[in-house]
Amino acid sequence: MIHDNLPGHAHGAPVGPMDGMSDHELDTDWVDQQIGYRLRRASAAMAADYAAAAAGTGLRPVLVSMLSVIAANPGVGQSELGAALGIQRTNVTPLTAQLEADRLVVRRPSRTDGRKVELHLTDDGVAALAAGTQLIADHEERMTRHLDEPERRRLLELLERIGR
Amino acid sequence: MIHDNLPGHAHGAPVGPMDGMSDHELDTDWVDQQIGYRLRRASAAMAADYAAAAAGTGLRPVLVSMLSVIAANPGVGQSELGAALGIQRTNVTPLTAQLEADRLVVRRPSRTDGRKVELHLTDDGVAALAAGTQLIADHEERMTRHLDEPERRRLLELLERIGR
DNA sequence: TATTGTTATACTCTATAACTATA
DNA sequence: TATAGTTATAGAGTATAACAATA
Repeated sequence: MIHDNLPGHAHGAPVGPMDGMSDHELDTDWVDQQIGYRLRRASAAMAADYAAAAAGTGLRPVLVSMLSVIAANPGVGQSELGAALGIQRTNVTPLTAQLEADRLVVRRPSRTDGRKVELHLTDDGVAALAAGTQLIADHEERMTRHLDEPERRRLLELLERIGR
Repeated sequence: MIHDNLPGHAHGAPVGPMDGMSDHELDTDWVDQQIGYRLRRASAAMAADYAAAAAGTGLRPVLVSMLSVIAANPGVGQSELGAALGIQRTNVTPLTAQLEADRLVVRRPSRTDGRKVELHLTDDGVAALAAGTQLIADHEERMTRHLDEPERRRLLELLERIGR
């Protein structure tokens, strides 16, 4: 009886609309129970908050994450960097070019491998990373202000276990 | 001492690389501790898995979610629908147009409000929703197979509390 | 042959501004 | 004046294919 599982055909204990969202009185029970949907919504809310806080700085999340990995791994190559952050090589290229154009990163040809360029932060890059780190710390604090520290860690742990 | 909080300057108990991700040996401790980063990675992993499963069907997640809300709320308007799902009116228009072009939804002018169009599923729309529901159920099961049911509910609950 | 980096390209998602028609 | 829907457009994010240089 496949239709028992369909949206609009409530069955079992009705969970009701999730606390605090009026949604103009619409029934959204089905999507509200999906991890994928909730992930997208939460991720979008995070992105909007960060964008508002970082407006005008040019410090997009992906750029700050790249700066942080380069800082922790001086001389890292673009492919390595991309693999670590889940960004394809082909997309790392223009991102790195922007960091270089903004004088936050220098690209140095490797002496041991002629194909590779090694990435390092400039002094401006270190300063930009400090600014980005503060932006993100404040942003994370705002968005998780209704979670205590164990809950925050629990959320991180559960997110790590998605899909593996 | 602001630099104490900077990536590349480990402090406190080192958490180490998260279990199971080799990352080519790179240090990514800083981003690994961020909710925003983990949300983006988890959301991307979910999107990739669903896209592979739904390839060729045209049943994008946003379209299935729209079908589900229309099914549960027959006659819903486009603005209401968008508000319920976090999609702007301006972006609902082309999505609805596609559902209509695919004969999954009909748009009927409201008799009580000349500005409004009321959305209803066609028989094909009901069938497409059934197919999409199954795709998403299987997809959610795959991606959360390492979580038990209490953990799954706990994750949903924590995600709801982000940013509010 | 495989890997690093590049270019070109395209599609999705999201956002703003400006418009219409109705209320 | 506010709301429902539309059009046009632009920016990010992400994807594939094809290529050059090097290993």
